[in-house]
Amino acid sequence: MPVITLPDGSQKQFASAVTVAEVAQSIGPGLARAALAGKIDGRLVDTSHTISDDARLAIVTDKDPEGLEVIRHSTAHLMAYAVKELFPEAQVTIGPVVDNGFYYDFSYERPFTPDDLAAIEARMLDLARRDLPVRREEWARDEATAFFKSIGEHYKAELIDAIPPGEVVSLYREGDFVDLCRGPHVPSTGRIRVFKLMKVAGAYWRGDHRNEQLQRIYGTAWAKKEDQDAYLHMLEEAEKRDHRKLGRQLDLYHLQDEAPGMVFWHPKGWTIWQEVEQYLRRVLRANGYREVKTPMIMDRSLWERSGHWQNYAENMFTTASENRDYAIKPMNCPGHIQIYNQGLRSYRDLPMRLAEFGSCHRNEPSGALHGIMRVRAFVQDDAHIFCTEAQVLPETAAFIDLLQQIYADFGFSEILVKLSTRPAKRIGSDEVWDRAEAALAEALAAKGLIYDLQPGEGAFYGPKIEFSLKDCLGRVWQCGTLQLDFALPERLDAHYIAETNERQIPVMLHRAILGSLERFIGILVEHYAGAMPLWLSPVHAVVLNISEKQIGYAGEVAATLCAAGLRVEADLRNEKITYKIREHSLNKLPYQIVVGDKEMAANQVAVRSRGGRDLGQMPVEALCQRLLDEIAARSGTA
RNA sequence: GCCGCUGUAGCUCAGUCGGUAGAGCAGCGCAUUCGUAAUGCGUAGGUCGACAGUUCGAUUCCGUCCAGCGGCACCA
Repeated sequence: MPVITLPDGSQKQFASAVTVAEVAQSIGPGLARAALAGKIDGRLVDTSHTISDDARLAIVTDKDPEGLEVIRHSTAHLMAYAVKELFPEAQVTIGPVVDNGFYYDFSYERPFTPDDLAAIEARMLDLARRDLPVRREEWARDEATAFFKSIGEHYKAELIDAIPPGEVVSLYREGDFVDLCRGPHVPSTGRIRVFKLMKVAGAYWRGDHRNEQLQRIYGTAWAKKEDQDAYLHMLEEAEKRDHRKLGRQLDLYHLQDEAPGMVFWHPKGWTIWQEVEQYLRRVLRANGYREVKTPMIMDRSLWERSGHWQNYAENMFTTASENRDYAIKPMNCPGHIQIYNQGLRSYRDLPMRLAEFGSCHRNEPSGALHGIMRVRAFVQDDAHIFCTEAQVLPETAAFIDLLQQIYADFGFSEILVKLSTRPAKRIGSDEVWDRAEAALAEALAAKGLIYDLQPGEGAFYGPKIEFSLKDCLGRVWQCGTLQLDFALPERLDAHYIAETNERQIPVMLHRAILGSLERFIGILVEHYAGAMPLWLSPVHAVVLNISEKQIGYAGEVAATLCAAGLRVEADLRNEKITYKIREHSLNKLPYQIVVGDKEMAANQVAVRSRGGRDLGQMPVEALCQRLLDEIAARSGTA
């Protein structure tokens, strides 16, 4: 006689065990039709699940996030069914839900083609239309393994071995297709209506590059057609603000075959870079950092002592001269320690904060390169803080303040934070790790930051905090980082004399806020779709004459604004004003200043701001002040 | 690095079932002197990513390599 408690608190009593579907039916036929799954005490189950004891139950429909997940998961299975029908030789492996959709990995003798995708999608539509029931079956482990082996599904057999003993082995059957799956699934294939196969890609079995490469098919699936249309539209819009496309359109930078993963910065892109760098330089100086510069190339022996030569040989660029081997620096820390090591340091010198716009080279795998976001030559806004263990907490707290201020100045508010703690393979005593992790966690808590804990993901030399920003494509880019390092100072003989007159090894904090300037500028370009806030705009304003008569006046206006420190150009070409406005609008220029006979006569300028807003006429001085104020405020909207 | 796809004018792209290529925009010239998102006419521009192979002949077919794109793996 189960008593079912519904989310609104109401209770229903049943004479005997009931299924989720029956409960839904008892509430109303509409809900029964809409039910995709049930949630019992927080656990998702099929609508066919039988409830025999008292329970809290929520009927899951496509209006619930869990409902959408069930749809996506079931769509992945439907795709596997279609693939097995069309390509019986293909073996199925796994098919999970991901953001906006799902994928399924197959082992097949050849890659799937776009034509194959179309055929698979058509078959899926057909199977969905037949509204085949999806049924859960629970099997004995040995029988399930034997079954999958008998039908040639060796990956599935392997997956069953990985299921912990004691856990149920469940199979789902729809039509002629049977798949190993935890579930739950929609009650029948007819519930799957809105989906689209997106792309094929290679992926390694179990995510390990030493394993066989499988064929992964990605798809998207939604509860409503409008949702899918909106998603596809969002992808199109996102493509328009791709930094690679905008970099070319706005003449900011380029890459070419001869220098893979290394950026050619054009005058306009380099102006953005300089604004970012100079801004950061001022802020760092105001926060107790001192800027340094270290050699790009250093002898092999130093990299051997730091451990990089042994551990990162494949990813380091090297060079040789007169029987000596050198590495082009992949990071700045060893260099900073050399500066720290000049002279005997006292505890009174700590914390010592050394900052560098450090140019680094890493020979990243060719497949990893991505526009200016992932490159082989990059500049880090790097700094190392040498301090005592007791200073870790206040330094971390100060760093978080600084980072938040800087991200806010660039117009970012959504920051994702992760704290990675001790890995299995590590150096340093547990007591030291305890204190280090506690200091980082305490600093994060003190700043009221919500963070994901990543146990075991820290570096072997210390725990770390990672700060990430989300870009327009929903990709998360890690920018800021703060890493404790118990190892390198000792390896490279860094010391200080403590109050007790003892020689001690300092703790080193590696920290960066933007990460790499290349990547950060790429993120900025995408975030603002190329329409940078005024302070970051390569050109603040352009002065346009309407006809030849105002060439002289337009030149004077431009010169006045330039003299005030603004980046202003004059466009005196013999073109119609509409033509010039269109062109500069496409180039996302913040301000267009039109001068015709009227303005010349009144000694004024007509101002048009980005987005086509007419700000009317004003004296040049008024415009000048307006622009300077806007730059000082660093205002801008994404 | 791995799987797949792509590489033609400055840009976006079409095309050649093997007979060395075309459009729009941009560029250049001339005309036009114009009031807030494209003035007209004319003109020039290409080792068809690189290197080999097959062929009378390769941008096209085959192979190798390079680079880019989508994923995977990697990211000190």
